Amino acid sequence: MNYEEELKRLNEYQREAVLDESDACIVNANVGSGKTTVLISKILYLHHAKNVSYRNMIVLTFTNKAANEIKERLTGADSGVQAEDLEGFGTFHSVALHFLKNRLPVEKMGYTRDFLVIEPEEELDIALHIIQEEKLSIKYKNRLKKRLEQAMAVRTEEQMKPGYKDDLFRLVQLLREEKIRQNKMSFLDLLQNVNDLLDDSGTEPKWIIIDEVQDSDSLQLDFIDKLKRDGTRLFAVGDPNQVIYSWRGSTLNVVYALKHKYAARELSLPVNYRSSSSILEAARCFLQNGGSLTGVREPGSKIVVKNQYNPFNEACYLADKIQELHSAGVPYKEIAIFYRLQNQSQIFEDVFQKNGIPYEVSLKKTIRDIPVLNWVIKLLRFSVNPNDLSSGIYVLSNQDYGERIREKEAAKLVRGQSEKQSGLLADMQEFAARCAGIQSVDELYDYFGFDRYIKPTAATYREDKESIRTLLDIIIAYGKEKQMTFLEGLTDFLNSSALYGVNILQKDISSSTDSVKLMTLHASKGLEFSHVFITGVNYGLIPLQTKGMEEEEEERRLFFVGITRAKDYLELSYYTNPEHYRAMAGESRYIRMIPPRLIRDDAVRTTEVSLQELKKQIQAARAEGEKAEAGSGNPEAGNRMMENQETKNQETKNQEAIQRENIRRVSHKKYGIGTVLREDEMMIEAEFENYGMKEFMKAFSELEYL
DNA sequence: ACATGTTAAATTTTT
DNA sequence: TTTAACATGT
Repeated sequence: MNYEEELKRLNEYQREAVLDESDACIVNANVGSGKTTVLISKILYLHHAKNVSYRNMIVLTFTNKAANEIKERLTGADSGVQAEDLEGFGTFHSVALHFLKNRLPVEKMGYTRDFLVIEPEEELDIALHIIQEEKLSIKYKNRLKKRLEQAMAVRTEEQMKPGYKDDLFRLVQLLREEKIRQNKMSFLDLLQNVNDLLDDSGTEPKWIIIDEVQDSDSLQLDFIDKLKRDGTRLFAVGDPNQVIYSWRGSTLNVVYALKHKYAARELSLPVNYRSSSSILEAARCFLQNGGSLTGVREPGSKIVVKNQYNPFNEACYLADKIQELHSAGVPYKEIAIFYRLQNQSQIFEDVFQKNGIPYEVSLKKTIRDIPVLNWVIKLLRFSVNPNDLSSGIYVLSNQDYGERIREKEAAKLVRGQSEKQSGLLADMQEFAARCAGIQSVDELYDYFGFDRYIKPTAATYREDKESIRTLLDIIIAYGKEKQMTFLEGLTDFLNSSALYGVNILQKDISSSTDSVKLMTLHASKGLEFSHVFITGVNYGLIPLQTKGMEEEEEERRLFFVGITRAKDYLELSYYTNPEHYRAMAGESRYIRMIPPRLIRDDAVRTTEVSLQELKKQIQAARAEGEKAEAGSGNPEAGNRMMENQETKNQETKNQEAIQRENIRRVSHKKYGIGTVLREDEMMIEAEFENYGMKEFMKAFSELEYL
């Protein structure tokens, strides 16, 4: 086929990697050096020139996206490829799953072949259930997911970090047993189990090929080791300069470790085709693992560094800038904005929405991230299965939705030990008997009368209602598609992991739609854009305040990943007023690490953005917030009523003074009531009783005149 | 049951 | 800096 043509298009380094004959080979692939191209060419070369069947290859990636890309490019280049030839191609987890389902004796571990794979959320549910049944004492339940994750990776209690004194380790053991009883495996179990069972299997792949090896954790390295027999050859591609997930457990120095373990030959791909040479030169300042990074492109435009007053100002500026770029012919989809923390996206979303700029945010939200749907799911779970007591208690004792009763009372009610009545409980308990006739969303909605259980005053009221309807719609459609009765369909939906795959928000980022992309630096890995804006390059934010040396190095690699996404234009910005407790005013030292000759320093234009306009918008936002709070009662008002006689007298005296001298008074959320000392267009200075003199910027302070 | 003081933690995310 | 769980006191 055309693999020979493909070979001709490669540069000398790439060709050397493809033609390499050694038993084990690690390719140090720099950013933008054609890593995937080499991988595909290698596979085609092995198949066509070396007669290695696809079935004798195991090709491992970390994400489904990468796996799909490889499979697509392969079928595109070689029309003879059959789907079943590629069973050994996929993510670590999916290949592990394939082995467990088809080749390994899972019965030895107490599983049957039709075991289910569960999402972390479902595992958490099982854990919560066990805590309740066994009356375990677990501290910091709100952080249970994270704590479990850490504890699960460990096999004996001694290895566990000295944490809180509670039953966490017992929970881990009970959870393990319970999962076997329910015939379910978590993502972690897939790898752990496959590693335990692989010893006695007869699988012997001829080649193991790995993409992005630098991200491997110890379980994944173990998996590779178990798969690799004497006759198996190894080809791995990765970049030590792009390790940004070591906090998630990926081993540092994977390349080094593999090289020594398998006496691997080390090659490198030094040529970057992506970025202009200015951008590459800046990127070089952040390289830590040696290696030469060479470019082939022209210098291009200088890197722009901008000082912005605050995130809101920046969002306004970017909105203008993007419109300007767009009318100059740059498609929206070639523009990306990166930031360090997820919640930094909000302000851009708000402003872009208002300015009609199409955008997409890379944010993974599941049903459970929407509080009302989380509640509805538990409600349905209990309705379908009245033995699921923990769900029932949750539904009744939730403080935002439902009847909002106390947890202890709810527990009594659910167990039938209370004389009190609950309409919602009765509806749930009678559901199985009375639901048969339900056909439509409306009927299901009305059965429970959801309107009664959402606070009409809540800011999210309309949204909540809509979310519930969307979910019910999906459920009804699901049952119909599967040609099940309503109850069967609902039960199946609740039990299937399809539940968590359902993306109500449809926020999946796609490269094809023409919109500006907003994402964290982490999410930017593997992508490229013509214009990249990295925002909030402040002291304390990029790099994020870190504990040790290793973390700092990872932050540096993260910044490296960020800047190397840019093809033609890179802009860095930092805030004077970052509005985040970790971030401090002033530029990050990373900006100072870039040679000044590469930088075009743009002066701030803060005053150009109309402060009046800002003020108006902030007031509008605040008014909206207050509307939402109204009705739920204002706790501050209550506090003020409680104040003793003395302060009341003081109050009236002050009132008189105000009338005499025309003094203006203001109220502040935190500082209480104060007297205005000085005031001009922009600033306001006030004195507060217990806090002394404070100065505010009018546009941003949440002051109210009295 | 409620009120107040103390303490730890907060980030990045794929399967 | 802010939040919420835990801890202790009435």
